[in-house]
Amino acid sequence: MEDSIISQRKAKADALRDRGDHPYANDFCPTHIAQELAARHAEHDLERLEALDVRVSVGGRVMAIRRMGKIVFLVLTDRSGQVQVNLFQDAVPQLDLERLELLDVGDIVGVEGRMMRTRRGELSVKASSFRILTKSLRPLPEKWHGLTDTETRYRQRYLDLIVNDEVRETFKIRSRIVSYLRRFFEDRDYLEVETPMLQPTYGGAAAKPFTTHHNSLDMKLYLRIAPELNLKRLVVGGLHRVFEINKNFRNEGISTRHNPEFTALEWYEAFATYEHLMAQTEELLLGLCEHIHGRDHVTLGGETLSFARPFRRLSVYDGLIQYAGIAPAEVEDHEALLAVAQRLHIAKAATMSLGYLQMAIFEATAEASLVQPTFVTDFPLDVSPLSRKKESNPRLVDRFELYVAGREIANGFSELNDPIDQRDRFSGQETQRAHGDEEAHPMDDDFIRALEYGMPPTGGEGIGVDRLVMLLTDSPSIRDVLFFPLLRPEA
RNA sequence: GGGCUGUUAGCUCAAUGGUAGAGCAGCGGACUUUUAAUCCGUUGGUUCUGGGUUCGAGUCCCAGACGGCCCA
Repeated sequence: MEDSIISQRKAKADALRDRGDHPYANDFCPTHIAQELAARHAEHDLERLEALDVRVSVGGRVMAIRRMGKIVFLVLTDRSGQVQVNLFQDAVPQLDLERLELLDVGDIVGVEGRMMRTRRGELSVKASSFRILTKSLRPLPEKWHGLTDTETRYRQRYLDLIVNDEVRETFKIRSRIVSYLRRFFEDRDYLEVETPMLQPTYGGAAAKPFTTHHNSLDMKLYLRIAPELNLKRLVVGGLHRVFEINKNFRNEGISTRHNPEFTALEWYEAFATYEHLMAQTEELLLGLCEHIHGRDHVTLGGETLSFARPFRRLSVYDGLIQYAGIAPAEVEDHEALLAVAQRLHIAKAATMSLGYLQMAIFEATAEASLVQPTFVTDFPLDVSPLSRKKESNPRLVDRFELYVAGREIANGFSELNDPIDQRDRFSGQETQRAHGDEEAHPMDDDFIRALEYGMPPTGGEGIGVDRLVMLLTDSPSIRDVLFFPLLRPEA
């Protein structure tokens, strides 16, 4: 049997039709939004508003109905906020009043009237006419406790957005963040580009890809795990400053920090080094934090994070010494590190090369302590197949990752532009793959061909936009900053 | 993948192994300045699914589905 509330509301929609009202009308045009009215009349008292005789029309969703006999108060929300609507029996045509009988919380309505203030001071629209523009058939969650069930909130995000103000606010901030990022690079003469999601081969990161199939070409395709190689092709092509803000797809588990599709910002600047990138990253994040919050710090889970420059710097080796308690003399000692890794119960430690061991130990011991923004620098060569070797130590590369609140936020390096070296690195990755590393980087002959034409010295960096939004909105889970996080199908 | 934990009315939540309930929403009524309006009356259930134990299961046991947190 159909839910009785839904059938009651369908009957109300039919009753509207019987009256000649369209229950899904599309011929109403609001002149104002709630925020404008609140701002424009903030200083106007009851008498002043009466003297001004301001005529307005507003449209939005009814969030509360308070029937008081011959007065009905509505709380109406539009895209900007809330405004109260007062329907006085002697000020509204009888036909419009009859529509009130068919009104439910959740309906979209259109109201024309004049601005007024109640005795208690509530700025309101005193209705002169009233229409139901869209009949809502399903009841909204309770007005006081709202919708808290996380599963329903993610599966029915529209409902979450209707009733939870702070969710709406988080996504508005997300939009402002992305807009800021775009403006930051545009202001610095970068070109925004889009490169393929569907690729015959994938690369630019260490991750397992999604695969799909193109029917008419009968061809296996991968969803990209990163745009890196294509963006560097563009740098070869003479687009010396490019950035892209777009989705990446990685075929991995789901957690509070991982969603299989996520948004990344990547940018490449010719004639820049990783040192330049670190300074630029500080500038970007400080500016962003100030733009969003009006100060140089944020609160995350009760902890204060400061984006004041300069950020701390910590080399991987110093991190191993400080946080893993490894003796300076043993930082490159494979056997000693293997023993440490095994003590830390790091999986597959026995099959790891030196650099992988170093990073696994670093992640297990240092990462969680890197709360304030910290550039981790000087990565091992073998975990960095796309980065330029350090001239002072060819076992390391000119690369950094930025950690904030124990999470990796950004990854940048001076790009490897020596095609011979790049081919050797890819070959090494192929060997890793043969030894069972499913995340090893595949060979990309065309990318090497591009480098053979000559890529200018270049610095490139990527930032996880979702994680950045989490930081700036104090969101504990990535699902809180994605409109539609991936979930298993409903039962 | 492992551990812990949750799923009861549209929503938020109760209910020693013994008649499934409250608030809000809904429905009927009163009320011309309400603000979670108030007051009176009232409808509403596959207790996530499937087994089992028991005279009797929302509750105990087993399996499964879908979440959440932590770990890998």
